[in-house]
Amino acid sequence: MSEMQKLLNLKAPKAQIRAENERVILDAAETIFAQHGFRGSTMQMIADQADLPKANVHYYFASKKELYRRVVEQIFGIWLQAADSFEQSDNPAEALRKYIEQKMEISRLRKNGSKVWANEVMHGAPIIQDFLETQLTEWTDGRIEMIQKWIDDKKIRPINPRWVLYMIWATTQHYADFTHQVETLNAAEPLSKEQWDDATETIFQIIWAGLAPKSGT
Amino acid sequence: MSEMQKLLNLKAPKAQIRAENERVILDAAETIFAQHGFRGSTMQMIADQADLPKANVHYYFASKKELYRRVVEQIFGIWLQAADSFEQSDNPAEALRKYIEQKMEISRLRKNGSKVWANEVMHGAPIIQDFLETQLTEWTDGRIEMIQKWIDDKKIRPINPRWVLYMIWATTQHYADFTHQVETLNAAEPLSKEQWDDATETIFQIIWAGLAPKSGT
DNA sequence: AACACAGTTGACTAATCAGTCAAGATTGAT
DNA sequence: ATCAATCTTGACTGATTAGTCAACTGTGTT
Repeated sequence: MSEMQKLLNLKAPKAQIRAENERVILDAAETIFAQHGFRGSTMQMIADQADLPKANVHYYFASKKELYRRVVEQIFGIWLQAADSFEQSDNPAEALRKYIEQKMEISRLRKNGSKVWANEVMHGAPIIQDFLETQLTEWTDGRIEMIQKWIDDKKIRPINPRWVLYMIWATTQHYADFTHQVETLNAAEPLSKEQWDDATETIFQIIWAGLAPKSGT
Repeated sequence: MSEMQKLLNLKAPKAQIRAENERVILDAAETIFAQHGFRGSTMQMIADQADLPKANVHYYFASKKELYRRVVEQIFGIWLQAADSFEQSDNPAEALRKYIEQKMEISRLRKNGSKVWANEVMHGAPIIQDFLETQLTEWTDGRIEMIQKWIDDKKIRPINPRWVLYMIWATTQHYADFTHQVETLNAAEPLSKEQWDDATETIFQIIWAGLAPKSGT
């Protein structure tokens, strides 16, 4: 490595090649897996998408399963990141708004990831069952406790928090997983930024109106 | 055909064999396609599920694609059936309640069908794009008009009807498509009848509270 | 009994695809 | 210049699988 590169704090070119190629392949794989599912995707398709020979893909990822697992793990990381926005406020309306906005943002910008995740869960989560049982269960239980506290404090109406969480997940992910249906029903056009914002606001309005304590009491 | 059979109005045994085997194969195919997706399912798996030799499955359905198309068409029929329950009342609360109950019932009893549908749409609806463009579009536009009328009549709050419809679809289908996740978060147990009813009621309560005109006005 | 027709089935084939391999190219250090 | 390590790639292989086929069985009609 040259002194110049050391001074500029660049990674060693060798390591850079590996990092860059892994990134390119993971992106390509996410796109292909989202479009065709695990079995419907071929290493050749992923290689073409990444603009690399197939043997080169196998040089970086030993097997199709390993590559798939890496894609799914990356997505779960993003999912958990959104989860954090739930922490940031003690005010139910604010916490919910932030969480819904965050999840809609992921649906808008990471459609493919969301689809791969949905596919994986729909087929019984053969690869990421351990994540569901540990991290997802813990996170969910924690959030349910938190919402229950809001109920106890009379900040929101008494209602089973679990179904509310599922409602938020389902509604926001719908815009990623069912993009094709949503766009077909939008005259074959992608939703505009205004439509995304409007949908986000509507989701929040309905859920919050459904949770807010009745004005009279 | 015997006189007795004619009197009892039974189908000719030959035709009965065909009808029965097609039904058995379609049921088996729905289960297998739901679990593994189109590419992940093999004709051998479907044959085993139907307890028939693979060549026999090909005797009734010329190709895997044809069999898949028949499965998806059947599901869309059920989807449209649920849609009818929206017609039955002029009262928004009643109409919505019935529709939500109907869709939840489908999610509970026809999980596999719902999963196949979700898979198909998620992968760009290669087989049923024409249904989306014609029947689904018409139905959706009609329903949006109807909800808009409720808004004009001040029966519900002004809100974009499209996002409300998507919210209902997403939330109810979630319980079928993400059954595995829901059950993992329910101590690996299927939801009880009481839990289904409670979830259904919660969904209706939230959406209706979100739509009902503010009590003060 | 004899016939036509529907249904059944094991064995086969051609195509596809994940994964391997060995030969060669590139890179950076000394 | 030389060397070792990493990276690149076309060609290959074994396993899987949709779909075919020809021989066979069962059923109802005359």
